Amino acid sequence: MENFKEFIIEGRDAFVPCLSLDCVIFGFHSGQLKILLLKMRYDELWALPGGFVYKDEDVDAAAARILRERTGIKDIFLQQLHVFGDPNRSDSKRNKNILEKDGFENGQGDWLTERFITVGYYALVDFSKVELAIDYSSEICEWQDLTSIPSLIMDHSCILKTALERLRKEINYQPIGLNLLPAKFTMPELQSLYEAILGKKLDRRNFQRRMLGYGLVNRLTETRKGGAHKAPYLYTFNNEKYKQALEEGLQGGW
Amino acid sequence: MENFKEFIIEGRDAFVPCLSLDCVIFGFHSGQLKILLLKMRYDELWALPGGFVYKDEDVDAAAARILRERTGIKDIFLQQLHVFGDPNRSDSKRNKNILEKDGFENGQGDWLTERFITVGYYALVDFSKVELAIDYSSEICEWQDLTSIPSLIMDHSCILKTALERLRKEINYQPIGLNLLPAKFTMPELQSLYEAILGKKLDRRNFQRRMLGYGLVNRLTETRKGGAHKAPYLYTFNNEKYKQALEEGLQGGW
DNA sequence: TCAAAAGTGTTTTCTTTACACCCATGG
DNA sequence: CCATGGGTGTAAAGAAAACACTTTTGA
Repeated sequence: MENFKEFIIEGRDAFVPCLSLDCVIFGFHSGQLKILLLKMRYDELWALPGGFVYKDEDVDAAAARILRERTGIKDIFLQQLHVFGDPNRSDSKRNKNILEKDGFENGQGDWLTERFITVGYYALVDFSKVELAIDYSSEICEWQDLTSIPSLIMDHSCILKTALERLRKEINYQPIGLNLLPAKFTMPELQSLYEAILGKKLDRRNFQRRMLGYGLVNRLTETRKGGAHKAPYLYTFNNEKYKQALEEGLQGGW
Repeated sequence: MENFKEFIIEGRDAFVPCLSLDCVIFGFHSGQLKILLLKMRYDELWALPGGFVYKDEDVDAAAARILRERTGIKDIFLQQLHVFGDPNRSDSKRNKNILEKDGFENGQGDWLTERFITVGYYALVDFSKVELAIDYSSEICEWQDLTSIPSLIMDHSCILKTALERLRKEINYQPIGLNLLPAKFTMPELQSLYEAILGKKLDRRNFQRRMLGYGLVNRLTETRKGGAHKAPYLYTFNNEKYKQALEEGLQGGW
């Protein structure tokens, strides 16, 4: 399916009917939490990256495939968020309009105007590793600041809101950062990530004590030079302990 | 759809294709956590109560309907659990066998042998209010002890396991009990519910202090008489505070 | 040399845990 | 009258929060 026409014609038989996936992809750059959004053709609305499940494909695997196609990243932190199943969540009129504008007739794309149930996912990715790719249904694919999200199609704002709430909740019980930060990072950077997610300031000293206490990060002898002021140490995550913590959970809230 | 034949014939057009719902329904009785299971016809396997989503129906509303039909309870605590989307999770052979044994031919029930994606839900209900109803695809509907669950069809054991893990996790952040206990209950009963969910013993005194500290329960002047030994006080939940706690969350783990 | 950011430790407060005694009831 | 379960409080340990000074660096 290399182009939109193929997608429309073959999609009816290739995909599980009435089911879509939408992904809230979080990234972190220069102290800001970002979200990957697509600008839709024919109007001013944006959308979460999404797609469909092939008839023989695992649902979670489909979400991973969609993310990979879009960001180029293979090992991605990806979690189911919620099923959005309101019968009125789809915008049939809008979809019909797009199909007409693209010259589809005789109900070729009718499968797309059905009521769709979507599985929302959320993903955490290393901003610096992402290579964005646009596809046939969008004209722009870019990172948007969490603090200035444009209008989104259908119920995508709701999905985004749910994802952010989930992330803010999970940060209390799960280690966060391995997937959002580059391999080497400083403690202030990690703290700034936490502050961006939580939307509030944290105490530098208590933050560091807690992080070191978890034993999830290793301090390197290197420091991050080049900034004005004292050079902070670089850290890496301890992958084994991180994985373990993902399974067993952490404790204590922020 | 009052009988199985109608269900098979009309189901194809009435339901969202390839999508099912399955519910893990928890109840609590005489110190034991129970789960509602259905005995399937034609073999020794049991199943979680489940169903399908009408084409015009909200997914969560469908889950509530299925629970209502099965237990007679209207206001139910019901939460999405997870989407189970392995393409091999369905057991097409088994379903075909059942259709054949029931005398369906010419592919009348073929829609049922497709690959299905299921949305797992979990529900907490007041054991004493439930009035069980069997349906056309099962011969027995009954509460089973969590400690002695029989073999289940397809991936239902996995769904059950996920639900129990979720419940054990949520008990740390959410109030639990309003939906599982009768209107009036004693503190030892509430504690016994927590112990059944967590699978471990808790300290009587610390448990009570914490529960009272949350302010979610009101002590009545009544006591539960009739038991041997000292009569324990009865409590009720404070519905407003309980709802509030459900939204805002509690803190502290068990 | 100084402003701004980073490193480090201690005190206080609160939360959680552990633990023991008295009371009421039915058998 | 006594065995059993239910009610209550307190002391100790551990976790979280508050807080100040010193070090490094580039401008």
